[in-house]
Amino acid sequence: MNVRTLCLGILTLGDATGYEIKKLFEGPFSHFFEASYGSIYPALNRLTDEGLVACRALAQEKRPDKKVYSIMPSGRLAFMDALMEAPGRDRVRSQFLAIMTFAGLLPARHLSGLIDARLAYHRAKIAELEACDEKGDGASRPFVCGYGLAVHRAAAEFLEEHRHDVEGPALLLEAAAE
Amino acid sequence: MNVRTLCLGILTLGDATGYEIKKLFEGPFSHFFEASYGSIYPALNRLTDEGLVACRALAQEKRPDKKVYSIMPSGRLAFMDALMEAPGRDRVRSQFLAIMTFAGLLPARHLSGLIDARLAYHRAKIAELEACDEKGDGASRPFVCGYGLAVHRAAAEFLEEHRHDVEGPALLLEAAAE
DNA sequence: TCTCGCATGTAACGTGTTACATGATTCC
DNA sequence: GGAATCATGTAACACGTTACATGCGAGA
Repeated sequence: MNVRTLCLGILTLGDATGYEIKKLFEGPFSHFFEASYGSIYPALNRLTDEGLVACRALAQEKRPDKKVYSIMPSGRLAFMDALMEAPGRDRVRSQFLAIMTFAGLLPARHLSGLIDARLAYHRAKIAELEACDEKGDGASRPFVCGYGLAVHRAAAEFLEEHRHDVEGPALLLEAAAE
Repeated sequence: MNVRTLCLGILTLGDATGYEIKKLFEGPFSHFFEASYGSIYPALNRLTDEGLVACRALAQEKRPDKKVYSIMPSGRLAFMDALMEAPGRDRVRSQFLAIMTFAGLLPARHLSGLIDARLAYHRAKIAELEACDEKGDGASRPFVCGYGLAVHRAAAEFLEEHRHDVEGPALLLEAAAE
């Protein structure tokens, strides 16, 4: 499932422009997928070339034409094929955990700053997901948001309960060095 | 934090070969970072070229020379610089959640299979992380593993409690179609 | 006999990000 | 006056994966 396929999927939910699709990637999809304009627009063009989606241009005053994309029957079929494939494994890359692996090399103060920032991040995600959970239409939106919510809540809770496990030793080490 | 930088970090924990580094990426690091030989070996070569690590070849009988890498003082400095930079945001891409977003398009049977597989995946991760939690040396290893554990446990629990929310409607829909 | 573990590496390829380019309108 | 929103796109670049290439020893 790459950006191209997911754009196709998004169009099964209704017509959209590239700009609107980007908003989805920034909002309700952001906790499990990201994409920039630099991948979305080329993806949409390619899907159009392949005849999987149709594009109609709406002229606008003083603005570039708005291009509204709609999925074609062949696009629906192609998307179903992609959906039925076994999902590849998740791709996760966490800078935060990579850095925390080397917590022993960091000043206590810096460590605390990192954890504070991380907690703020999780809390922001939780707020975001709580909002998207409510305005869910079908059953799948609340499910996907609920999953993210569960994960971020668990992470935040863990940090609150265990931050001392790394902050403590760092402080002791610095006190001993004085 | 890319593969190159993380390899440098791993070498702060002790000398290692490319092969051994790969094992780490498959084991204790796998829940927050992945890397293949195709990125590790070139990274190690580049670090050597840049003078950040040293490489000594151990001749072996009937095998290619084993190349043991050690970090140099300049490498430690470079790694510290990287550690002190603000962490970039996590990069997550979950095929599973992408597919679940379109659960409404899938046969109930297939949906259940996906969730079963996902639960198995989380449980395997939990077992793995419980093991790495125990054999932790400093304070940071148990912390990083504990974080992963918390997240996977929450995810598994969520799936157990809420799988019916998507499976139920799918079954109803199919019953109605008959 | 066949697979797994050890051990290193390259080349082609895919995929996506970043920065740039453009430009009006509306809100603060 | 400046930032944010709407709106589209490209080109250079970075990064990493996959598949391929090689080859022995040990255990099932």
